[in-house]
Amino acid sequence: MNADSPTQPRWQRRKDARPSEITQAALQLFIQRGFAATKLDDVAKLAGVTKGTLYLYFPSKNDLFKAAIRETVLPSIQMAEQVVADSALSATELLRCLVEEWVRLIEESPANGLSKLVVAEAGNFPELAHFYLDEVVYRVRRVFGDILQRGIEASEFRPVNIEFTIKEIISPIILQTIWNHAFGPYRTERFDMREFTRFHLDILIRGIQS
Amino acid sequence: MNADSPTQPRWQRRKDARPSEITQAALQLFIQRGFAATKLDDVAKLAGVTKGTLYLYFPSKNDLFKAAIRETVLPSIQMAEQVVADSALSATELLRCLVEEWVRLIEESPANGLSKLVVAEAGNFPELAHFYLDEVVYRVRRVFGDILQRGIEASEFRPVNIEFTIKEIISPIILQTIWNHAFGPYRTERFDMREFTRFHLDILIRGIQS
DNA sequence: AATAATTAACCGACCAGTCAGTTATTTATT
DNA sequence: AATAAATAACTGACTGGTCGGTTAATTATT
Repeated sequence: MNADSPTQPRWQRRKDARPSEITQAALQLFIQRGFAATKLDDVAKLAGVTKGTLYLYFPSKNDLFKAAIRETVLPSIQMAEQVVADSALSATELLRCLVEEWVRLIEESPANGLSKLVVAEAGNFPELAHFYLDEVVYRVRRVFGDILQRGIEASEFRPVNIEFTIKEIISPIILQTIWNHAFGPYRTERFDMREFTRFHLDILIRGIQS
Repeated sequence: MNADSPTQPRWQRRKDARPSEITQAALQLFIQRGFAATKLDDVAKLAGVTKGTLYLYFPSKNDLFKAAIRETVLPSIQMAEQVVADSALSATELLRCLVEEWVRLIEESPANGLSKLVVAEAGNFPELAHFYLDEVVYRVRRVFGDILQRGIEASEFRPVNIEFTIKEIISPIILQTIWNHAFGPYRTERFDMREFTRFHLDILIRGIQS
């Protein structure tokens, strides 16, 4: 056993810092192993506390999940909404710019496994599915929908079906992130996401422009 | 309680029929609830036996899974390979034809939840991930790669990056099937997959043609 | 009667959530 | 300043339920 040095307490009271430490640890493990497969004991250990402490700050595993998501993705979405509302760029430029920025964000954020996580668990956790649909999916779609609408009105784009085109825009990006998180560990080759994104935008814009 | 009629035995010996009844039941539940979340007791009940019987035919849950996949998807892939090898259509027509046939198959098959299932569980079950990559993913990609190659050589398509274009082709379709299985139960609106597919092919072909 | 297929009771490991107790920190008292 | 009392952050053992896998007993078949 380690005789704990008397000057260093076994733990400290850190009421303010705990919640975000816990949500960050939780998000990391949820993304790494999935929601159902993640044990709260492991989350606690990674956050430097014990499981009991988790329940001081979050009433359930579900709530912990929701808190982690809120803390991580909502700022980015708000920023995107802001950019689209304020920017004076053409729809084409805005689309390019936003998608590329999105990919840049995805590549650097620890949250790039979120799509896969949610898709994988939605079926078994209705509460989480609804939460994600309302707070993330629909809002992101609206952002792209607005850009397309603007582009069509300005005759930059043909009068395409907007719902479908949104899917055309986001599908390759999202599926690739899902893919990376599902099979990444089993493939040696690296994939140049940025180059793929430029390629995707070229094809897509060529396909919808007037 | 029901006093079982003496003429009907409580169960019968059906050594030959059991395996496929069990794999079908397993596949259905795996797709419905995921691999980890599916209880073998439920598989057994759906197959009309008890859990012990499962272990007479399959040594483990993993083996049961692999057997179910093999039995279900390999035939379709072989058929697609055959079509591409034999057809005399132009690359454009072949692409359209194959994708639309693929979607038709997806819509009617009970196995249309397979992408989501595999993506969801791959991270926690390496054995299953490797199996699916080798036997399904790479083979499907090769089919589309061949079509693109042919189209480029015939100057129907620009000399696009083939790896990227394969992803362009399949991403919206696959992501939509994943989506349907992840969030389908929580959305009332129905989604016209066929119409979306036609739309997707229009945009895509417009984007890659010479 | 012998055998093979199937059942059903069982085991052991696992895990979300609980709670009685421990300990760091703050506040009141001298 | 020293100390005692009060507070609340934190721990860790425990519970109830679940589930993959096992096996002794039962039942159909030959």
